[in-house]
Amino acid sequence: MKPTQKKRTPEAKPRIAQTITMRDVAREARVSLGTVSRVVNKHPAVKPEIRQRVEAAIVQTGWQPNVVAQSMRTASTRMIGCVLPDTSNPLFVAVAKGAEEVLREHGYAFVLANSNSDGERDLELLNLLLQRRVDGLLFAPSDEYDPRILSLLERTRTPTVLIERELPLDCDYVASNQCNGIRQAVDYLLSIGHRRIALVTGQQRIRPGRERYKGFVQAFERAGLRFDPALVRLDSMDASYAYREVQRLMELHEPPTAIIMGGNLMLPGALRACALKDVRIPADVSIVAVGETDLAELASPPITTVRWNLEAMGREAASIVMERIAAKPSADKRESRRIIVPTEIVLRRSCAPLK
Amino acid sequence: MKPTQKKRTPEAKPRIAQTITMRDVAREARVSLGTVSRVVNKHPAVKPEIRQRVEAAIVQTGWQPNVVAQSMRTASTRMIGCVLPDTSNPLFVAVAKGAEEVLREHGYAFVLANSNSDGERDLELLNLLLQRRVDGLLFAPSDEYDPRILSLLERTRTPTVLIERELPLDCDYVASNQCNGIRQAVDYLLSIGHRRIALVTGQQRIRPGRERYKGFVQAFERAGLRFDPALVRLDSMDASYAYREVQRLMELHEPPTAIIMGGNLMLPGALRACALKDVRIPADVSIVAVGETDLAELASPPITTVRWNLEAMGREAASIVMERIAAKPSADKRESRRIIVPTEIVLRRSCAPLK
DNA sequence: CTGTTAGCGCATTCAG
DNA sequence: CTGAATGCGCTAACAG
Repeated sequence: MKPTQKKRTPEAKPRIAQTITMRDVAREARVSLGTVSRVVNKHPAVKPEIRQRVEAAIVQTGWQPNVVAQSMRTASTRMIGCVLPDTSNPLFVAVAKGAEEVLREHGYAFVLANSNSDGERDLELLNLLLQRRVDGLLFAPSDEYDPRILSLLERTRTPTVLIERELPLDCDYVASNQCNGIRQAVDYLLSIGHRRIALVTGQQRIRPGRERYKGFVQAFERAGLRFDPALVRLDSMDASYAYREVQRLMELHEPPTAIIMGGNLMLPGALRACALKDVRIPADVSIVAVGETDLAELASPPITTVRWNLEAMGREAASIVMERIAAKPSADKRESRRIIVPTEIVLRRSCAPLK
Repeated sequence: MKPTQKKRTPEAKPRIAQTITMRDVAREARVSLGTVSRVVNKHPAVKPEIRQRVEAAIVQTGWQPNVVAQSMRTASTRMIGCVLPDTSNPLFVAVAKGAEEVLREHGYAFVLANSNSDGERDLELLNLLLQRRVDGLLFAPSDEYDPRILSLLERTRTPTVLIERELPLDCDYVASNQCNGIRQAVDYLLSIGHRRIALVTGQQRIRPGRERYKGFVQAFERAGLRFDPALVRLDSMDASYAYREVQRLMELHEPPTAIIMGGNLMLPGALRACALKDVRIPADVSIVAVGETDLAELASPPITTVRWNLEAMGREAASIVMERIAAKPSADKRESRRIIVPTEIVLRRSCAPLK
């Protein structure tokens, strides 16, 4: 060992960009580290004079709290992770926006991740967020029956709120009442004389698909009528699926007189299909779309839709996570919150009474 | 003091949910902490046998790295912050999606915040993200001339890439070529005989507004023609502004024969205005919209638009941040990257030759 | 090749 | 009311 050298060689590292820590503030204010901490955390037991000195020193040094270090100490990152199947779907966009809004109000950061409807990615992203020690999770799994997701969610102590999903386990969720939405749509179509009503929606492994089909079945049941199973298409909520199935439906020997598009991305596909096949709306077929959009409002003719408050869903979901985090120390066994937001039908000119 | 008690009272805290640390793994594998770290960080100098033992112990204990602690040590959070004026605007949504995609590929988390076009919030959010020690920023300031933002950006050592913005300082950015987009639109309209062309766009304090107006002016200049300043409206890019100004334009003694809507949210407003005033498109007025949407494609008639690749912008922006972070140790003085993505015009039936 | 050690920046006892 | 000391979980020297 060279006695002329200290352990470190501080002169090797240029002193540039040395981060300012509370220790610097303490030195500047001629107090101890603990006192600075107390001032920062608004602990009441600090002499006003000292408090002022510290505050001045903070301004003087330009110190900013290091949230990473705080997280390390407090085991709270004040971050909420959010995993969605499609972060460009206006539906989830609105939910995310609502959620981000309330999280920010609470001083929480919003970490957004896109699973692209890939169950593997769901798992991967969840783990990534958990490793980052997010304090809570907003999550819309791509597959409600993936056992790995289920067991992960069951084991984790991180409060989680599902978005438009419902799992076979006890977990908070916020979802829209799609069952009722479709029922409203069918009721309306029945009321204006339609009987051959088609439903195009998808993915029975996630809640919206199931609820939509359920609503469809219920509406007919309650009306004491039977629907034609050949008019029900339950494989996807993509625009391309809508495009294809609307064409196929209209090519049937006995085509439907009305079609419900059960998915907010489907209307463009449906309209394209009608345009291609020279199907007039509502003369040849009545259309109801699920999910309000500019397109629905401004298409020719304007399209009747089922709508609900998306941002409210996001805000609600975020509020629940905040609540769970706040309640963490006390009760753990409170039962899960299940929020169902109502839907309404917006009547426009895309539906005509059956002649 | 009760000598029977140790300092801590571990039996008071139930041992539930004790977090598993590398120390636990080390104990399980009968190696030291450092060795576990080496295995985790894929340091080559570890005997295969020991490596296996550690890996087994990791699985055994169910250990997950604590990214917070890693960040604390390495001063890197592997998070990128993103502040946008409107996280529900499809334009920014697509950019954010593209960005998130490449960030995830690099193992970075994406923290999204919405300023709601509020300059104060911009500042606040930037500080929040910086306190969280994000490694980089994607940012679309609401006001390019806010001196506080400028000085903050100038002082910070956090790599920042602007989205659709250009500041009076040296900073990377990714933007679309709106100037060219509008020029293409005007050129096209001129080529089919229009002379009274209106431009409705906004916010000259941000790049898109300025570039659009610039393109408009340039197109006329290059054609050796003059435009009527009364047909230029530069106050906002809102749908409601479009709604109002289209009406006002069409009420002029000499209304425009063509209108360019310079803002991707404006088309709905414009269409509503035309519907209200019984203005037929393109018989009474030709319309060009900036920004591709379902509505533009499926409106009656379909609307001619200027479009560009939004997700590519996001990917590009994220790539630049990644690059900057990687290059951090070496050069610091490399000049700023300015990426301009090209636009193209999509001709549809909303424009008719002037009779 | 492996073990030991020293902090990263902060919140929080515990003494004074 | 304030200061000193401790450790959150991890990485990166350094010593063996």
